[in-house]
Amino acid sequence: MKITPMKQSLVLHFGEMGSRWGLNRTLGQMYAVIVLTEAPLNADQISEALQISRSNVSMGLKELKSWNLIKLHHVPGDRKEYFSAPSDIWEIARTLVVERRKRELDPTLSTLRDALMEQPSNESDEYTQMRVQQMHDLMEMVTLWTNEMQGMSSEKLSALLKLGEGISKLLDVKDKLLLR
Amino acid sequence: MKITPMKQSLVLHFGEMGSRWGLNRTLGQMYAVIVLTEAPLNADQISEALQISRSNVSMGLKELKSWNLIKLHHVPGDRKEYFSAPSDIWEIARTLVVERRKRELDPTLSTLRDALMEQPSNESDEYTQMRVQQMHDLMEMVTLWTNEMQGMSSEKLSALLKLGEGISKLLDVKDKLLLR
DNA sequence: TACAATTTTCACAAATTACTGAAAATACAG
DNA sequence: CTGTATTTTCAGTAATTTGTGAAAATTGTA
Repeated sequence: MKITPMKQSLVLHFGEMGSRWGLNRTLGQMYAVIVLTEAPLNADQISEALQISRSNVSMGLKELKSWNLIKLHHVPGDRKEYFSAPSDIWEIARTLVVERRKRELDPTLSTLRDALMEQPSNESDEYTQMRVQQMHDLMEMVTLWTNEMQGMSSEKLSALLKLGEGISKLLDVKDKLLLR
Repeated sequence: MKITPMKQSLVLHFGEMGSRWGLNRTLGQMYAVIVLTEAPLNADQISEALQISRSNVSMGLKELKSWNLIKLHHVPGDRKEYFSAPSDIWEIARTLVVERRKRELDPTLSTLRDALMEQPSNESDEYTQMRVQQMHDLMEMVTLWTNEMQGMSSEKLSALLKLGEGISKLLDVKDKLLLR
């Protein structure tokens, strides 16, 4: 499968960014080509488009599956598997946020909780625990938010983000206007 | 500088997480020990606490500076430089969000804009551009939000996060009640 | 300015992570 | 069940990233 120059340059960029996004170069490229292509692709097509080995594609797909980022298709009369990305970009964003939270926050939250259970043996540990508590509380709030995000429709999510600076004003008047 | 077992295990954990957070192991460990210690530390203390070379500490500090994550102190009569983290955990969070955005979103936003300027040469590129537009719009909204975050006090930020599920309700009544 | 303390840089080494081809496993049509 | 298409696994290698010590640069004091 050949790829247009426009797609090519986007794919290269997403490859470079991939590593900054907790994925890696190949994964970034793979997801880019899948997201930017309308028709579902099979592993051989991806392998050819990105000039990487078939086995590398297989491993990459496995990881994209673990991120819940791809949909699986079957074409009648064809034994190959085809992959596509959700057509709703908000769904992709939601998934990304949740999966990153799982990987970046959840394990830490658990470690922080463990540290809070311990008995501080001296003053220095008391300070440490205080900071741990602060981090814990903050991360827990973020977790609540990402959970909230999961339940929101794309429309609502979009409306929320569009608020932009409005969110600050909205917060100011919140107490006056609602929620008892 | 020796380190208590509690701090030790936290430092090790943050080291492991560091790589998932766009930093790396050493940077994660370094920042952990700085955040969890009340008194500002000098490079030698960090080097000893983490059992890493002095030069590695120097490079790590350089990077933490580029993230705006540390404050610099001077102790009278001592030529060494001392480092600490902001005492307000929300300030740390704000900084992290903004710096990650700079690294993870800004370059992509610019690439997406470039792609949107191009003339699609065929149907496939038209689809690609449509997706690029969606991604661009989403990322731009996120950027607006992170900017908004920068201007918010820690109290306000905390209130916003505490909203949790309330945010959804708040959005529902917003249209009815205010902000024309 | 000279000197010692401290920090930074950088070439190389060590460690980690990613990629490949070959072989094994799986899926499925006849 | 057999044979073939397809996918997955995995050991070895390649590429990348990270860490070190020695040397250079910088800082501040006398």
